[in-house]
Formats: sequence, structure tokens, C-alpha cells
Amino acid sequence: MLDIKYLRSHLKDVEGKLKKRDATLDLSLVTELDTKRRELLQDGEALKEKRNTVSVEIGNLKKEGSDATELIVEMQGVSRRIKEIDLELAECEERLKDFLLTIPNVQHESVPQGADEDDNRIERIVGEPTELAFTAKEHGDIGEALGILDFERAAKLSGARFSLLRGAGARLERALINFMLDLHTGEHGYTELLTPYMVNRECYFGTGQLPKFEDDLYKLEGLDQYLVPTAEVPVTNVHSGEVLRESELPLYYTAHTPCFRKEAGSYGKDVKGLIRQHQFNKVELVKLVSPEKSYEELDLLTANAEEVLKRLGLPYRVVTLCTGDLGFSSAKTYDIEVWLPGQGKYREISSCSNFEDFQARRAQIRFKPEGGGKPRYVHTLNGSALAVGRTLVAVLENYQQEDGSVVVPEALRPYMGGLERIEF
RNA sequence: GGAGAGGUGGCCGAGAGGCUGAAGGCAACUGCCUGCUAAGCAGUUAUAGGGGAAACUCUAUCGAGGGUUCGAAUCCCUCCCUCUCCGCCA
Repeated sequence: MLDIKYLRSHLKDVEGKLKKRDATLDLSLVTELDTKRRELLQDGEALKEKRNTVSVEIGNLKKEGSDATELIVEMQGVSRRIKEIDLELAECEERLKDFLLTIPNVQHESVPQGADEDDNRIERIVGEPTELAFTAKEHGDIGEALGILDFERAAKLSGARFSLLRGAGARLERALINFMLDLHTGEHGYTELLTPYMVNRECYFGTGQLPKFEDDLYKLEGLDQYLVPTAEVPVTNVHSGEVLRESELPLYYTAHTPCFRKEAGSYGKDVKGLIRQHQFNKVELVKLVSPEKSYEELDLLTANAEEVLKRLGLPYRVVTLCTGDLGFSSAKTYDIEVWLPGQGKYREISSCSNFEDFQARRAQIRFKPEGGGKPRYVHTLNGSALAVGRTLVAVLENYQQEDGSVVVPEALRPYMGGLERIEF
């Protein structure tokens, strides 16, 4: 959510920037509602002041045994009027807030302008796309042939976009999760969290999934909770409503959770394989940092995610999302895309974003500055490090052998009981 | 699932319709004082939203939301959370 005070004085400027993300955007409602709100507030508060003073007078009169009927009757009218104004004010504030909640974050100045992913800016390419001496197969074919992936039975259990892993496949997924968590906690300074996988509505407003993107979420019938679509939601909200000490910052958290997404609007996309599932595992990095350092921290966080790919020996590139591809809450996002020989292209495996104070304002996450003064909003960041299912895909496709077996990357072998190769 | 208890400031804890943004204690900060890290005295220490150039001022906030009343931390209703006991359960 954007700061209403900032909006008041920079409306045109903000509107101009946001039009690069969404050309249809119109912020005039903000001014209208904000002006009305302040009028109502002033009227209401003047009446309340009167009521407070007169009520004291009434108390005094009664104490000395005098008659206060006249004042009481007058105040009955005042109270009625206050109630009316408060009602109107509440309605006005709700409309304003509802509207503010639907306005995306303002992008950082370094974000390239563009319409869609084709306009994303390539920052760096690390490693060469894997060269195979034979025709590369897609991970689904590799996995099914090895008996470690079973989409048919998964469909029997749950339907489309689910998977069943078996034997070395299931273990490989678990190995990846443990490898990633160990790396981030052991070498990158993150604290591991294990969070609820169902969290209440409020959390989703905090991180920006609600109110706009309800269609992507699984809501639990009859309950206030939704299944988490990413650990970003529970982890970022851990400190919601809190005022932290500046000395506690930066906070680095990592968490593995399953992620549940309806994938509404992606019909026909990635229908085969593990790339796009209703349920997948992800290891997430989340940071709460002081505002001055958030872009520095974004680079570090991205490097932490890249380190996973480096250790696994997987080629990848990093792109900066353009205005048209940028997520609702983000001010700047780097996507990490891993090379998939089976598809012959780079595919997103991580998304690392700086939300600046957009989520912190929604979730009310603040810190008390060391030198004193008013609490300030922290900056929040997060990134996948990595999407586990897609990493498994990348391992299968990049380490496939002509005989159909798959070599286990060295970094994972300790997590696979020393297994060096997955064979039928 | 059943029965009970409770949610007050950074923390502890009073308050039971009006003078309570909230006693008292602790903690922290500031000043004074005492020749030393101790004690004493005085003061300060919440958040948000308005108005004002500013000094300052107004409004709201005692788990959340509603109600009663001229006036609610205090009375009534609904909800949330925590704790204890019983039941059930990995």
C-alpha cells in the first residue's frame, strides 16, 4: 500500500510512474475520498470536543445537585450527529482504503519499461547452456522412464497438475530441500522457520495477495484461512503489527513450505510435467531490513539464491523484470532462470524482490530508529532459493545421460546416502 | 468437543460509569546531587489521525467490533486469542 500522505503531494508523479505498469490506472478517486475524509474528520472531531467538555460540566452540575437536563438534551442531539458523521466517515475511509489496497507498488527507477517478459533486461549469464551429445529429453520422460515420477497415478489421486514422486525421486526432492536449508542457515546467516501452512486472511492483505488475487488462492471451506501459496506470506507476517528495535535489523529468515496455487488463468500453459503444479515445494528467503540498505540486501539475497545453482552446477541467467512483468507488490524483481536442455530454454526458478515499505505498511512492520524518533516502516524482501520442483527438473534435464540414467550432482550426494547415479 | 479463568502502557499491576491516557512498581532516559559501577531528589518516557509556519492544540486508542448513556477501561451483545481441567487424538 502506498503512503496516503506521500500520495497527496505527489499524486501526478505517482500516477505517471504507475501508468507504465498499468495504463488504465486512474488515481483521481484518491483525492476525492481523501478530501471528503478530512472534512468529515474535522466536523466530527469538533463535535466530540464539545461533547467531552460539556459532559464534564454535566458531571459537575450533578455533583452539586443542580439540574443538567437542558445540557443533556442538547448533547443527545450532538451525540446523534456524531454518530451520523462517524458512520459516513467510516464508509469513506473504507472506500479509500479499499482503493489504496488495489494500487500496485511504484517501481524503482532502475526498472526497465516494457510490456511483458520479452522486455525484461538480462543482467548476467552464468555458465554455458549444457551441451549434450545426444537429443535431450524432457524431465517428465526421464523421470517416468526411471520410475521416479508418476503423473498418471497422481492424477488418479488428485487430478491434473499434481505429481507423485517415488524412490530416488522422492529422496531427491527431500535432498534438495535439506541442501538449500543447510546452505542458507549454515553459510548465509538465515534463521530457519517452520510455519503454519494455513494462515488467516489478514496475512494475505499484509503481503498483497488480497484483495486483488483471491482467485489464485485455496480458501478453506467455512474457515478464515487459506493454504499458503508461498512461505513469503507467513514469514513476512511473523512481525506484523510489531515495532522492532533497529539493532534487531536486518532479520534474515528462511523456510521450506509446500506452496498451493490454483494457477487460475494459466490453462494450457506448462500442462506437462513438474513446471506448473497446484502443490510444490519451495525454500524461501525473507528479509526485514532498514530502508537505506534494501537494494544492497536485494543483491545479496539474489546472490544467495544463485549460490544454490552454482553449487549444483546448473547454468542460469538473471533478468530484471520490466514494468509490465513486475508483480503487484514489488518495486524491483530479479528473476533467476535456469537452463533446461529438454525445453531448450531458460525457465524461471527464482524470483527475488524488494517490496520497499509496501508490505510493511500493509502489515504494520516498523522499527524504532536508534537515535530516537518516530517508528519507521522496515523494507521487506523475499526470494525463492529455490523452487524445489523446478530445481529437480533442472537436475534431471542437465544431468541426464544417454542411457537414461541421471547423475546426482556432487553437492547432493551426502543427502542421497552417497548415491551417485539414478538408474532404472 | 465440554467446563471454567483471563486479555489494561516496554514489562508487572490497580481501577468496577464522570476529575483515568490511565494509580503504584519496575525498566530506560535527562537534570541535580554525592570524590569512584551504589543511593537520593526532580523530571521525562505510547501509537495513530486532524488543524497550525511554529509554539501548540484537538480526536481516537485499556484484545477486536457493535450497543446502552449527556459521558464507558468500567454495563450489555458478538467475535478473537491465551491459560486451567475433562474428553478425544498423531
